[in-house]
Amino acid sequence: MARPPTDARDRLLVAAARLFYAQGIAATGIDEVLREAGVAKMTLYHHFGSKEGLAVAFLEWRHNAWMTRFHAHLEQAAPGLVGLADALEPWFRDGDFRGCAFINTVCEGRSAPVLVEAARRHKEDLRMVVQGRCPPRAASGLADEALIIIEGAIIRRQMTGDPEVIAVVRRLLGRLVVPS
Amino acid sequence: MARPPTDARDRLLVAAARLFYAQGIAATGIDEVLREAGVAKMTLYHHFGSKEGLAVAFLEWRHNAWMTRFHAHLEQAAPGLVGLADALEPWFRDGDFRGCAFINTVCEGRSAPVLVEAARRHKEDLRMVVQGRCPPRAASGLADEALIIIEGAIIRRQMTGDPEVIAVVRRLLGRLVVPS
DNA sequence: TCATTCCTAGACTGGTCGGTCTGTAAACCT
DNA sequence: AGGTTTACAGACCGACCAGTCTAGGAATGA
Repeated sequence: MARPPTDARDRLLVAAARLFYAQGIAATGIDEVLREAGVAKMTLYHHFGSKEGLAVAFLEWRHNAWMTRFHAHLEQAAPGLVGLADALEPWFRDGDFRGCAFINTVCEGRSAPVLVEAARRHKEDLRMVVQGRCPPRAASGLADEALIIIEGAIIRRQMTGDPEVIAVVRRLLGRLVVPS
Repeated sequence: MARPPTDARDRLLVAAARLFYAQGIAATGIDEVLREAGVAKMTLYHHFGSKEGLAVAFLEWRHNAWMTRFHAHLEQAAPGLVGLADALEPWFRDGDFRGCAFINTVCEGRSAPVLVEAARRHKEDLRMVVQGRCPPRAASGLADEALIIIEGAIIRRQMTGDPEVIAVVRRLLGRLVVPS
């Protein structure tokens, strides 16, 4: 039989990335991932040890992919905190958008502690990015304000499906840097 | 045998309210609810028809309980949008706080459509409350801005556990009503 | 050519899931 | 007292879960 083009491990990760994001980690069975990846069960356990291991790998991959894309869009975005809205916008336009995988993992409840920690790390890294776009001598709380707005935008977009959320976020972020 | 003090249906709803909120609906098995309620399985199916029926009843109960409490705190809160932070604060202090049950239900993934609709209705009702605290001739987008801040606050509080989130929210909401 | 490595196919285990069924005991209402 | 309602306990069902095991096929490299 001809070998599939990509490595079995890669195919597993790609299938897990899609299914875990679309349906949640707990709600997705291993057999479904295996079927979509076209991979034998033993191969999964050889590479990742357990479903939890696969989930950890998924969150790591998702963190890197999301951050890379976010940084790429940030480079062409408006300067300052408003640029965050510009970088969020293409993500919000994704056809398969279902919010933030890390928020979803925490909201799922009963997620393994190692997954919750990965989610927290992701949000800390995001905080660093936001911090980096604050004016040099801005109050330390400025980044926290922007983060609240970003998380709120994600949730609103996910729950209402309203594409106009991004315009509201741009307004909010644009007003942050010029306080009274 | 002496009848338990409360009705079986009430005990079921109380147990479901605690467990579904603390662990998520999908992650909570029926047997666990039955054990905590001290109720036979057939009684659950007699009153609610299915786990989904119990979940719907839970979300309805939660909506009413949350709204009642929120309105009660709003009456003693500062006027205007800042008051929303005052009303959020006691909720954020709850020892068993695990975010918004409706957000969590949507984030869970694979939730029954009827549950997602209940979540959307809850957020629409919340929007009405926020709208009611906006200045009479405020732009229609003002409520959307406040909602983004509220949802973001809930998520930040849930994910970081930081109790200081409420102070940032109060700052953000306080600045909303006096735009440039 | 032969051994090693990676992978596949699929049966299998023990446990949990939502949901059904039987049978019985207690309380309530005439 | 007798019938009805309500809830009890617990066995049971098929489906699905994560994870294990066996056996063998296909490519690689000495």
